Amino acid sequence: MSVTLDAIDRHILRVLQRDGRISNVELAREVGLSPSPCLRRVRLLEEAGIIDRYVAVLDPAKVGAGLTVFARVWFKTQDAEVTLRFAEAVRRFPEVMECYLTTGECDAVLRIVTADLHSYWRFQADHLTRIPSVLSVKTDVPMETLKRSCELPLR
Amino acid sequence: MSVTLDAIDRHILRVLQRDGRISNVELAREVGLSPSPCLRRVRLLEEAGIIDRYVAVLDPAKVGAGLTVFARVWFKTQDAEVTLRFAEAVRRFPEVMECYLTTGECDAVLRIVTADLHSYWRFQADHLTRIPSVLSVKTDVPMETLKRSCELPLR
DNA sequence: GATGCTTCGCAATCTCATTGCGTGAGCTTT
DNA sequence: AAAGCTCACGCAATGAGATTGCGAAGCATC
Repeated sequence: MSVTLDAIDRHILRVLQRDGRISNVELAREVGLSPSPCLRRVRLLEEAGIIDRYVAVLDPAKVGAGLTVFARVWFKTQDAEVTLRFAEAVRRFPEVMECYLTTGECDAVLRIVTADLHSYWRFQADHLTRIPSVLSVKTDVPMETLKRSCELPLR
Repeated sequence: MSVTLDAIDRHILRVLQRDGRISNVELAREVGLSPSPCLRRVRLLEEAGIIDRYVAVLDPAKVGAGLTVFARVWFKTQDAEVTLRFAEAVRRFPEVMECYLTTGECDAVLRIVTADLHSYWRFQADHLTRIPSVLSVKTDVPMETLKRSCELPLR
C-alpha cells in the first residue's frame, strides 16, 4: 500500500511528532480540515505504516536512567551465527537503547542507558561481557547531551 | 514536586511507553485500577515531568529518512563560545537526531538521518562543515540497525 | 480507639471519536 | 465542451471515553 504524502499529510505528521495525543478536533483545526477527513488521513497514515506507533516519552533523569554510555563492541569471530546470537542477547536488555552493526574499527556500537556509572559497570560486567559473542568492550561516556530528538525531518 | 513511583506507576509508564494512545479505560484495566484513579496517576506523572510528552513514531524508511550516519566532529578550538555556537547550529537542523559532546578522540558525535548517502553528503557539505566551530568531520555508516528503542528501563 | 490523610470506586456530565451520507471539485472520456 | 467517474471534503448522529465531584475504605498517627 503506497501513500503519496501531500502538504497536509506532512503537516499532520509534523504535529503528531510533537504531540501524539492531540485531539483530532484540534489537529484538524491546525491543518485546516474538518475532523472527519483529518481522522481519515491519520488512519490511512497508520495503516500504511508511516505512523508506526504512539509512545509516551519519559524524562530519563526522573526514572533512574540519567546516564548514556556508548559501548563499542568487538566480536570473537565475524560470522552470521555470532551476529545473530548477539542481536538476540541485545534485544533482551532494556538498558540497550540502540545497537548498530558497523565495519571498520569495531563490530558494534551500543547506546546504553543506566542510572549512573556504577550501574553501568555492573551491567557491563554482569551482562554485556558475558554475551558469548563478545570479545571486548570499550566505553565512551559523553560529557553532555546537546540534542536528542524523536522528530524525523519531513522533506 | 517529587513523586515516588510505586509498582502501579511503573506499570502505567511501561504501558504508555509501548502505546501512548491507549484509552484510559483500557490502561486502567491493564494496571488493575478503575478509570478515575488511573487517570489521576497519569496526570500526576505528567505534571511531575516524568512523562515528558507523547509523540507519534514514524517509519524512517517511509518518510525519506532511511539512512543513519554517525558523524564525529572536531572543533577548531575548545572554548565555551565555540561549543555554544555549535549547539545552536545543531539544534536548527532536523536531520541531526542526537548530538553528544565527548572527550577524547573527537569533540562531538552526531546521529544524522537522511534519505540516502547522496543526501547525506550534500547535508555535510552544505551545512555541517559550514558551521564556524567545525574543523573537520569523519563519518561512520552502520551496516545494520539491530535495535532502536524509545522505552527506558524502569527499575 | 479516634482522627486525619490518602487513594480508591461510583456516577454524572461533557467532550471527542467514529461512521454514514450527500456534495462539490478535478480529471478522464467521448 | 459536456457527461461521467472518482476522490476527498463537510455535516450530522451516535456511541465511547475523558473528566470531575463525592462518599467510602485503608492506613498511620496520636
